[in-house]
Amino acid sequence: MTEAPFIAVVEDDPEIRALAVSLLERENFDAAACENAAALDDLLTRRTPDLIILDVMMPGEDGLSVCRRISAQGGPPIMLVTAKGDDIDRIIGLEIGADDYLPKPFHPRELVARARAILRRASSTTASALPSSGGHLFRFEGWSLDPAARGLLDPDGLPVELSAGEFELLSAFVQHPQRVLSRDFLMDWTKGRDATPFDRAVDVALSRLRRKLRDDPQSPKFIRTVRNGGYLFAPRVERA
Amino acid sequence: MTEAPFIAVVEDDPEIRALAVSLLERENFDAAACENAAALDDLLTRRTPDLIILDVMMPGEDGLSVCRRISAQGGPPIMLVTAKGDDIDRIIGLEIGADDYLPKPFHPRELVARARAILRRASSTTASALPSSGGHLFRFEGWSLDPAARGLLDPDGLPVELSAGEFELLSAFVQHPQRVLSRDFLMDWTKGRDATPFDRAVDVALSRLRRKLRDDPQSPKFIRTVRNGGYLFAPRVERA
DNA sequence: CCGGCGCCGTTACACGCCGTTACAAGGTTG
DNA sequence: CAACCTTGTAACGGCGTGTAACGGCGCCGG
Repeated sequence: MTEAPFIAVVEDDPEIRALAVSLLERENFDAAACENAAALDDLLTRRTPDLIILDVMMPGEDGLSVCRRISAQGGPPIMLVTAKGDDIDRIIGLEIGADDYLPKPFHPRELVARARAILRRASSTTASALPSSGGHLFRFEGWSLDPAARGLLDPDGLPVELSAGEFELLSAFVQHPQRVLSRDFLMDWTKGRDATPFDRAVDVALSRLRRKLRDDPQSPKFIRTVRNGGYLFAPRVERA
Repeated sequence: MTEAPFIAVVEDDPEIRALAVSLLERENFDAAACENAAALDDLLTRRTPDLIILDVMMPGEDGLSVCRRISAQGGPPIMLVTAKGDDIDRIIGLEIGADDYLPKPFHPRELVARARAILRRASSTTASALPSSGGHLFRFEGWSLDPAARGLLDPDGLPVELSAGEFELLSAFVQHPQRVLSRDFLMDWTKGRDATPFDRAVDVALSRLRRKLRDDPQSPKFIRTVRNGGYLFAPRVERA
């Protein structure tokens, strides 16, 4: 990455705003917080974000209105964040020029993944002809994981069926390779909740994932156990 | 396509008026906005619409009155738009010559679907009066879905019969590919209503759609199940 | 107005995911 | 070496999902 993409987060709830900013910064984005539409307008006079993440329900000018205004003049891509179940707003949102939307409450990883996807789409002028996906693939040791289509191919190119939990788990690893990921982190990533005491859910899910990756826990090629620490994804991961 | 049907939208609220016009134009109709009955009369001296979409509650002459006047002289078909749940208006509306009735707030898609239905009914030559797929055809894995003609072609170009519900469901997917769509979202999209507890309607509809797409639920190429989340359309979709 | 037909919502049941539990196999500590 | 920890995983069962079957309802042709 040449330079960190700049993302504006427009959200009135201070807690969610701070959460979103910290999530993005943790993933090495450059994030700026705006508490309302006016603050965004002010920011836009000084810098042009690569992406605007916009809450729909806000005091003052609401997100749909801001979205309409900005996309009408060909501004940066916009991701709308809407309260859960507000489907009509969602549909209209896309029709008035938003590039994506995210239902609230959102999973931390969803926010980051979708931001990445939009930025990639916006920056790539080349139409990639990758099989069955809009673009992004994670490759490791001949395997490839398609996060958009939620599919995994083994080194022979044969599809391997992953359950929802296994897919989320593997996603966490390929997006954070060569780092020790604690069980707490993995629990939060895959389920969005904290582990209860004596919770073995991660261990069992991991055991099942290892089997599908044909990884031997005695001498693992992919997922190494770090005693008292968590797990570590050993292969080098390419983003293609 | 012979020529885009011409639709007049009579509605005093500028936001709803703009929304309706933009929805119709997106579907290749030719739409004209009128902010009141007088503007409609003015328009009628110049062009005859194929359909008039008419708000009931308006300052000045109200929609019922306009409807009575126009249908009495055998004018174009009329769709009334009224405040929600106003059954009396509904009955009166249909008795004084309206062809259909749309409760407000309406689903964006519902407006378009009903407009299409009326035009189809009104014109003896069914398909030719509707805007053809000109700009809108969704292709995925060799299949193609024509939203205007409501038809699906398999990779060999053979037509596959879809029921209304199946078509709406597939529409939702091709317009939101590679995104997890919740059952709530799909219910709202296809029926415009909320799911009741233990509602399996979406699951069953989806199962039927999968069969027509010849998609194996055990290792789906098209529609993947995301447990506790919803469904995801995996293929890359092109708009042609 | 009647009867057939097709759509689709409901129901019922089968099946597979995954969280829990239990136990085994190391490792660690004293 | 004993006691205790951590981790791997088989087994079990609750529950979410797939889908066959049934039947109500609306549509359409007599």
